[in-house]
Amino acid sequence: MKRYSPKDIENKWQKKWDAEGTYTVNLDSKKPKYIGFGMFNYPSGAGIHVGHVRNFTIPDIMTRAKRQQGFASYQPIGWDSFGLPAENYAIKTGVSPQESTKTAIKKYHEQYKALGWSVDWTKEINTTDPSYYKWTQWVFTKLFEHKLAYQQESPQWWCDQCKTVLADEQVLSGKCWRHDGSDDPLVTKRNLKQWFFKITDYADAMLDATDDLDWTQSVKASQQSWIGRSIGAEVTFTVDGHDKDLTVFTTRPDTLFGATFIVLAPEHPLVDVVTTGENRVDVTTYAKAAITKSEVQRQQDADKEKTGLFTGAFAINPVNGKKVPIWVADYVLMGYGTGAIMAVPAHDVRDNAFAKKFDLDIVRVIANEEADDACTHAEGVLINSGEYNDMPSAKAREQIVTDLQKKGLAQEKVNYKMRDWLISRQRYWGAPIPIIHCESCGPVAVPEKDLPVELPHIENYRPTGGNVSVLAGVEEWVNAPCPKCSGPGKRETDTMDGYVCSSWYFLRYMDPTNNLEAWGKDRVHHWAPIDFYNGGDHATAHLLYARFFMHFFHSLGLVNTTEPFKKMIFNGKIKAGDGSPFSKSKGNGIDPLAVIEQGYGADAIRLYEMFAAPVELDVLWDEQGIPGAYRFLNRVWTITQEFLDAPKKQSNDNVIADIRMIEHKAIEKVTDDIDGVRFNTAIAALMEAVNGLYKLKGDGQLYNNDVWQAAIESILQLLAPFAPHITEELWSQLGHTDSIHINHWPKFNPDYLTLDTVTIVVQVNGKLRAQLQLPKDSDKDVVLTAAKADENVKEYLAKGTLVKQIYIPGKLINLVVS
RNA sequence: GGGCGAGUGGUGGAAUGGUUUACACAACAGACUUAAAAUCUGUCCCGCUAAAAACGGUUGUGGGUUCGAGUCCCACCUCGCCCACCA
Repeated sequence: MKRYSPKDIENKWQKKWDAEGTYTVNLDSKKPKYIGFGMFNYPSGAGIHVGHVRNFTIPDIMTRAKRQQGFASYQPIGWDSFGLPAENYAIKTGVSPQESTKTAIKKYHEQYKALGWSVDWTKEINTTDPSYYKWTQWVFTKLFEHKLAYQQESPQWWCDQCKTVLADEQVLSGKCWRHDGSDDPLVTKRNLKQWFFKITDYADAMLDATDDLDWTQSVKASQQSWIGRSIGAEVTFTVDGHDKDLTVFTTRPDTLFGATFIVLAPEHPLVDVVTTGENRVDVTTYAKAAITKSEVQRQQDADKEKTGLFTGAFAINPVNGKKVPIWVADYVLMGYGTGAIMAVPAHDVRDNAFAKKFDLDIVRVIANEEADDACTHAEGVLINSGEYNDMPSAKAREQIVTDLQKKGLAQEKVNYKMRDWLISRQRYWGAPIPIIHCESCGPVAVPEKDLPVELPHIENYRPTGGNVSVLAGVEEWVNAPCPKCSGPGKRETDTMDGYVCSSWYFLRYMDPTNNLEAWGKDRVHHWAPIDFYNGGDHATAHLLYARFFMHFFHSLGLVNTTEPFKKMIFNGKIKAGDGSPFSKSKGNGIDPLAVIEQGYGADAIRLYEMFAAPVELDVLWDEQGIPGAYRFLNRVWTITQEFLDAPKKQSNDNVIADIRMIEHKAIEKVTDDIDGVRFNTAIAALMEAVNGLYKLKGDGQLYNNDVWQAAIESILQLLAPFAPHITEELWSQLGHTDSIHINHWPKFNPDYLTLDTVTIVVQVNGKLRAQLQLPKDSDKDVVLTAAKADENVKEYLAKGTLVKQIYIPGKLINLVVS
């Protein structure tokens, strides 16, 4: 009897699949399509660790199951290979990013193939390939053409270690997302002219669509909180003694009568205008200090004491004509709303803290039971609000705005936390922004026929540290004629944020070798949206950007769906045994190749990681887990070998029924569980089935006949998405010459699950007192009589009078005694 | 502070409102073996019991709905994640 030895079979089948194109999909296939994959991977020098194995095995199982079920199933592969690690490596070693990226990808090829992922290698893409970024640049020019790419000079986050600006989303708690350690400095602000994508144009559309997405709930919640829609109103106050209006944004216009002061952000243009003589020096100093502190630092210590100063000026509250003082404070942000607020200390915690510190009036306008100087957001009935008294707050909110609107003093307004997407980066290793600045025409997009704007090869990658990328020093590249007037022009020397490349790649997967267009419409109409997508973190920015692009492409008629990812799963992480995350910097990542090398094989790693916990939960790496999975595979191997060696003989009817029951229970459960991405219980069901067959084997009932063969083959087919190598090997040993992985999925027959007798649970007052074996369609009366005849049940019935009998057919009886 | 989610054996985890603890890991015992590994079989929530059956208890805590609650409702405690001076 052959022994299970992964080393002997895994590599053999990987080569065969490659040679035969087992996982190569025909993009024009007439079969129903299915496309799924994990989030784009960045090929770092370190390669993948066992945590990544989970991220990519999950979509592998989904696409494998569909391929077996007769779909044209496509698991694409590609590399998100622009970015700082390769550039920094180049600075350190002089090896070009082009070179080191190639080397890194080679290592990834080895690892991916060793894990048996069913990716279509013939359609591999790479964002740093000019034939790819040509189309990234084309996307930019489309946005530019539709005024959704624009330049603006404004203060931007600058990471002194990356030597580039960062998008808002790449700043976490005041630090760069790549440099957020405790030793790393806070990001600073630099005033630069930068390129933005106007993602805010789609804020509403994306938010509205979020609710209906079939995505992990927490990921959807992140999308919603990032977009951050607030519905409210802008209300205009006038500055006392000036001819100036002062507009504030509020979500609670119903509390307008409680507005006892106004707060301006330090950057607010009116600060300079309204501040009175004796306050001017102090206010200007405060405002200057606050502005240099930067928004992030101001937000960072949210718990700190509020600071601020009185400007000496007053504003007139439009609802009651009352004069309220105007203050300056850094807790109000210029970047949100109007940069000015009406402070309602009775009903807003921040305003409350401020009022208490500076001894300002607190006027309650919503009735409640709290202490006088307490603060609550609660809705209620208005008080101290003139003609609006006794009105419910929700109604007053509308009424007050309507009334003020008639006088031109208010209007409904929606605000978003999301800002436009800053895409300029002052670095070398990115896709160049395809713009030529012309003195007479301004910024002009490079026409499609001249794309790609290729990155020039350079000698020294070290960033200048100034405000421009090293590309600015490559004169022969920078100087280019204006595409419009042919006059002298200069190329834009900033490159694009890597997220631009990774926010449309899924469309390129659908038409990866097209030289004429980014994608053919027909191809994308057929293959979009992505049926299954998963990632190991919330990736809120990536998902927002990808959705924005898709909405945009849809508005141009370039795609036929607005949402890129139909089903999106957030999978938990694999963590080290002590609960710390696996990380490249700590060097505690376990290389899956090492585990394979130990002799356990790729199938065991895959199976263990899928079995350990539900996909959305974190898993602590358990050294014992792999041997456990290996043990199960070994049992599958053994029973197949023993079947092949068993005497040829038909089984008796009872055994046939048992085998079919085991087989079809598994078919039903595993098919359903894979569909619902419940891999741990699917694997448990397979273990149960194999245990069941082992029991029959132990009873001397294993024979080589068609019923046994059918059961074993069904189990192999169900196991194939999880453990592709061993199942392919055993499939061939069973005499098949085709691959188990294409068009082989067992058919479920519910008839085999029906039993002649059923177990009826008998409860008395909800407690289990007996179990009865009865013919499956027994009458209610027969069941009840049998139940009451049971000795144990009788005893409990005797303790009182029977008042009620609950009967769930085929399942349970509950006799209620009182 | 806000939002989302989760608390079940020694451990990872199962469980359409209907037998709590499937499946596995670890542990223990037995078989095979000169021995070990591997493999196979069995035991494995707590209490009562010499042991078993029976019985009683048990899904973070306290209440509620129900014939019946891990599951639904309310309050509280703990943990995790995300957001956070966004008006």
